[in-house]
Order: sequence, then structure tokens, then C-alpha cells
Amino acid sequence: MEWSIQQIAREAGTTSRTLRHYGQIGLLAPARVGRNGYRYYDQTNLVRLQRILLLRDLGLNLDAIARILDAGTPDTREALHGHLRWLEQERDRIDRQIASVRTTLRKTERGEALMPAEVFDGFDHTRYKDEVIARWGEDAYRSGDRWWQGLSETEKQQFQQAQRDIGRDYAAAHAAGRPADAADVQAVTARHVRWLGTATQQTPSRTYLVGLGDMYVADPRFAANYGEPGDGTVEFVRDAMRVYAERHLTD
Amino acid sequence: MEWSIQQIAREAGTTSRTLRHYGQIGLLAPARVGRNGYRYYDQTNLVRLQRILLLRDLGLNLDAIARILDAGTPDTREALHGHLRWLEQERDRIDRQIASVRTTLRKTERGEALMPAEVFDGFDHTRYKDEVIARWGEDAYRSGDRWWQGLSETEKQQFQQAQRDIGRDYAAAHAAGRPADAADVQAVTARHVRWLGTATQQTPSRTYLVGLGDMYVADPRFAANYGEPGDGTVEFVRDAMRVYAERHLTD
DNA sequence: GGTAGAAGTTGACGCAACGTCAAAGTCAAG
DNA sequence: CTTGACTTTGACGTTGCGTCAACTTCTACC
Repeated sequence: MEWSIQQIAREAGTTSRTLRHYGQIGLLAPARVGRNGYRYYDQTNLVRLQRILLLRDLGLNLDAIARILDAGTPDTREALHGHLRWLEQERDRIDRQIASVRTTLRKTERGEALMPAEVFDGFDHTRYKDEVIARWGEDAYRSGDRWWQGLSETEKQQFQQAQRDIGRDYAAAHAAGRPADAADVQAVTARHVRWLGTATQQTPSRTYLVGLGDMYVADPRFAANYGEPGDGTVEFVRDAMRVYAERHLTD
Repeated sequence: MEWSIQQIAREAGTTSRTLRHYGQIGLLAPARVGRNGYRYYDQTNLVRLQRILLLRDLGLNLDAIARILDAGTPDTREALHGHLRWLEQERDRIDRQIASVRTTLRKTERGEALMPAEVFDGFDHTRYKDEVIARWGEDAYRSGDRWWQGLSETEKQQFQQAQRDIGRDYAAAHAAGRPADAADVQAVTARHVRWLGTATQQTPSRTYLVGLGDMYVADPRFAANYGEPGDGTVEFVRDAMRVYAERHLTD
């Protein structure tokens, strides 16, 4: 059982040009090439092609895909778990983009200014560029949270005051040795979440809050807002956020 | 107040090359170009650049960004709405992928047989939904055995159970050294053919059954359903199918 | 005023992953 | 034998810049 290039392309939902490209770069060679030069593909090719398309959809580039497929998957379960984690991360990223676009939409519809003049004041994320990229990838660096854009000066100051208060309370609780799931700590987190809700104009989802906690830990810009550097307060905050998310939020 | 290209780039967290590129494509012209050829940017440029970077982070391409920025607010809303719809669609697709990978994981952990297209569902088919649906009626099984789509979960499980039984019986007969044309083996094949008939809603033709046998051998996904890999069971099944086809079926 | 070094300029090529002609050969049907 | 669908191999186009290269200009310091 073998198929022509068009048949296999239709079957897999791609184009013949793509298949020729994959042949050219040695990613997927046809099972047989006729004397007329025609490419013929078999079942094995189809399976490999679909794995290629799967991995491509996961965002991997063809080079990486070739390495994965040819290295022989050591453990299917492991690989699938990896896919899953990647997919969930991807969904979270898209969720954040959706939230961001919604915020932008609301503001443009209300006729509010999209961008204040001193947008770059304060948060100079370029200083930590390398670290952020190393831990989160170029994308995270470029798309990082910029919800605070578009606020008035007064609003900004209020937010900053509230943020400082919350950060101070977290630091105090952590210094006092309180556990992250204690009621008083969770009360701080509740204020924190309300603060976030006001900032982003909507209640954060569970995965968003958890992801944000991880970002706090990963990103020194955020770490600077919570406790002294290296005293473990950021991790403490992350844990408290995770607890809160699992107790009170859904997706 | 005006800045050099590097200063603006650092401030906005991008590169001078990017700014030159934006100048070249007419997306962001510097406020002034010195007699020395140097580009100088002012406050207005900065605001526009910031809007550009924001929209870029939202995933829009530079062409779209130029149209939005140069057209004014109504188009902005329209574009953002469009982009929002796109993002939501993207998230749905990823959700389906996640469900698909989870299913795959569950089944591999239980050692159940994988239904190939189910594994890949959400990857290509949904995107080309119309095309796939259009050609779904015409030749379902020649296109790769996806008869089981549209069945209820219970029905699917029944089919899988039946398939496992048949596979087990084949493997046992082969292990016992029975010939493919023996009566007891042919009895298994008869069940097999009935199973196929139910699945495809029609009695298989002779050439179809023979071709399917060859496909079993060629395709590791099917081989996995019959005996241990490499123990010759698949070939045994193919032979039994061929015998049955030649004895009982026509085209 | 000389000089080093940082920063600026304009090309021009490179990259990923194909899309999109173009010119020409092949196949299946009527 | 013609027609039309399908295939082949080039080869250039696309997006959003990165990355030299070769050269000029600005700034700082001796």
C-alpha cells in the first residue's frame, strides 16, 4: 500500500511542497522513488509524517524534530509528558495574551489612553534581559506583564503603594515563620489577588495565578518587590499563591 | 528632547537594527535625520514605538500594525476583535491537543491499543475540517481506517475488547504452530471479518481484505495489536486473511 | 590636535519553513 | 491522441529582523 505525494499530503493535512521540503532536508524520505522520479510513500512514512506534524505543532523546529525522531524516543511516556507540559505552558501563554488583548480592547472602547507617556519608567526590564531570557525564553521577555501601562500617575502610585504594603506583609509573615497556607498569609494573598484583579481588570484564573507565581520567582524584577533578595520571600509568595489558586480559583 | 537610535532602543528594550528596519518599511520614521545621517527620535516616536511593540507582542504582524496605527481607533477595535477571536480559536485547538495527549497517555499506561487518528485529532483534521468532512463519506476505509470515529465511548470499548480477543486468539494459534488455513484459525478470521464488517458497516471485499492484511504487516500501529513485535503473528494474520478472502469473498 | 573606541551609517547576505511561479515530463481517461 | 490532472526540479519571494562588512562620525582623553 503506497500513496502518491498528493494523496499523502491530503491525508496528513499538509502540502506536497512541504513533503518535498522534508525530503530535501532529509527529514522524511519517501519509501520509494519511481524511475519517473515520482515519490511514493507508505504507512511508515505516514506515521513518521504525523509525528513530525505533531511536533511541529508543538512549536519545535524541524532540526529539533529530526533529532528527536532519529534519536529514537527513549520512553514514550516521558516524551508525552513533556509534550503535555509544553502544551499547558503554551495554553497559559495564550490565556495571558487573551487577557492582555481584552484589557486593551476595554480601554480603547472606553476611549482611554492606550499608552501613557512615561511608559518605560520604573520597570527597566532590559537590565535583566539575559536572565529572563535564559529562564523563560525570548518570548517571555518580550511579552512579559505590562498591564500597568495605560494607568494614570495617581493610579500608578496607588497601585505601587498597595503593592508595597502587600509585599511588606508577605515578608513579615515569612520572617515570622508562618506557613504559606496559614489563614493570615492567605488573607494577604486574597488582597494580592484583588489587587491583581484590579490591575488586569478581571479575576485571574487558576493557571494564570500559578504561572504568575513561578514568574515572580524566575524574574528578578518581581523578586525585587517581595522581601530582600535571596531571603526566600519570593518562593514563599509563590507557594501562598499556589495554595490560594488551588483553593479558590478555576480556569 | 530627542534621543539617538541606541538610546531609544535600550529604552524600549529592542535593538537599533529593529528601529532601522521599522524606518525602512515606513513603520516608524525618526523625527529628524542629521546631516551626518544619524537618526534622532523624539517623544512622539517613543509613544508610537511603544504601541508598535505592544501590538507586536499581541502577535500582530508589522503590516497589520501599520494599518492599525495609521487608520485610527475604529480599525483598531476591529483588528483587536479579530485577533481575539483568532487567539481563542488557538486556545481551543491547544485544549483539544491537551485532551488528545492525555488520552494517549492514559491508554499507553494501561497498555490499550491506540486509535491512530484519535491520537492526532486536533492537530491537522480540525484545521482542515471542511475538507476532511467533505471527503469523509466517499472512501472511509481506503483513506486509512477511521471507521471508529463517531462511535460512542462504550461502543469503542466494545470494539477494542473484541479486537483484543481476536488478536489474542490469533497469537495463541500462531504460538501453537497451527497453519493459517486450519479450520480453527479460519474460525478466528471469520470473527475478525465480522468484526470488520460491523466496523465498516459493510462486508469487506476480497481485495480489501487482502490489502488490509498487507497493511497490518506494513504498519507498526496495527502490528502492535497482534502478538508480540517481531514474533511473526502479524504475518500469520495476513496469511489467514488471504486464505479467508480467497475462499469466501469476491470483489 | 592626535588618537582610540564607541556609536553611527548603508548595503548585503542569512535564517526558517515553506509559498509560489515556471518549464517540462508523466499518467489516466475518453 | 488529446486533455487535464499530477509530478518533477529549480529558483525566487516572504517575515522580521540578526549578523557581518566597510566606512564615517562623535566623544573622551592625552
